[in-house]
Amino acid sequence: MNTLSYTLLGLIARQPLSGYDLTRQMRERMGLLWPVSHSQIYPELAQMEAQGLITHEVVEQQDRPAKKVYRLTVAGHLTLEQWVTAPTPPTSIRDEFILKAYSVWVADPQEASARFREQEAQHQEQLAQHEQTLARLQAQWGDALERVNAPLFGSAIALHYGIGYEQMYLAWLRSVIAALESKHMG
Amino acid sequence: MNTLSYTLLGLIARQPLSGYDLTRQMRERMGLLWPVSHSQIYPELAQMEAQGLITHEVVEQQDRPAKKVYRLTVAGHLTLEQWVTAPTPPTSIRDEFILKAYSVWVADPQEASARFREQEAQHQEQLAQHEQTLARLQAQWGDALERVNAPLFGSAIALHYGIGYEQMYLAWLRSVIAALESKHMG
DNA sequence: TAAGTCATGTAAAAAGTTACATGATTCT
DNA sequence: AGAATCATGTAACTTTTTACATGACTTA
Repeated sequence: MNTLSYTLLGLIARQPLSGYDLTRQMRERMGLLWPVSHSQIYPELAQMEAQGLITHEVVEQQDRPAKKVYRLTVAGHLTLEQWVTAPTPPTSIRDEFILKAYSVWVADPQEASARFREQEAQHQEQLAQHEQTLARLQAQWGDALERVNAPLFGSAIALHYGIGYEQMYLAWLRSVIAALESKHMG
Repeated sequence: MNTLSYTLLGLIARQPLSGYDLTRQMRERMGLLWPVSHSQIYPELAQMEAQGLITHEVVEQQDRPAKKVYRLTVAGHLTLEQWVTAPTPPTSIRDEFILKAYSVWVADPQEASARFREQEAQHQEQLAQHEQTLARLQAQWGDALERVNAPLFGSAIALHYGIGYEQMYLAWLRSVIAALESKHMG
């Protein structure tokens, strides 16, 4: 059992999904959180099924190829629950750009600040997207987002994290840009 | 060339270091940013030397075992500079705890909030440590931290990021704790 | 003398990325 | 007819983690 398999359990717990659906959801919803490609997903699903955490049923479709739809077993649900309520060791940041920032002193400040501005644009874009997604959820569900036992609660708090993260990142980028640009001018 | 090798270049650029020194610095300074173990460092150094980015000199010591001290070549310095000033693609968050938060709805809210409080303690601790490190640097170096061409500038902005990150994380944890605890009571 | 730090490596396994591969169906 | 989407896999490679391995010297 690794983090990927728990993530897949978490998605399947919300609704039965095929490998293809999971690939799409991992890209669209979890892309920023835990990116994976389908080549990792299919073998993982086979292994999880062998462990009795999920089962699949082949669903024929008239207009598309047949698909394997996975759902959780009782053991799968318990495993997910245990993972969620188990202590989590400290995580590392592993952000290549922060690593570059640590060595930014070797570079020309003007070139560096151009890269910071690039990042600013990326994070601004990401922030706007998160805010839009949250607004959409709030418009559609309102107070239902606060029901701690509903999947939407998880979606909402993850989105809140994403928004806080992007805001923090932007504030930091801007403070560094100010420092870089005041210095190479003065 | 991978992220690890650039990180090592970034450390050696500040001062000549042995594999052991690098292991220690990676653990102590970069531990939160880019964790690695010595088993990854030694082969990487050999490869970087074969590529002409670094050279080593064996330094005998009277009281300890001899060590190989690495320093950058001109090519190594250029490579580092190019990496720093190259565009950085968007990074993912890859934080297991946020992944758990996404599935927190399957868990008992009280158990969940206990885990959130655990994280709160961890991040509080980390924040305090960063703040202390920054205060120490500021006390010792003052305005020198703003010289964009000095290594300390890199250290300072990385620390500022760390502090902003931990503050953001704490604020988020507390908001979720409030939601979890108001709900399972009301 | 035993534990701890300094010092440097190799081996094996797990996780993640990129490329290869196939085939049905739909839309333009 | 060709491109795009749906659907599922395998293979090769890189990166990361964990375990194995050795030896000098220091401190309690």
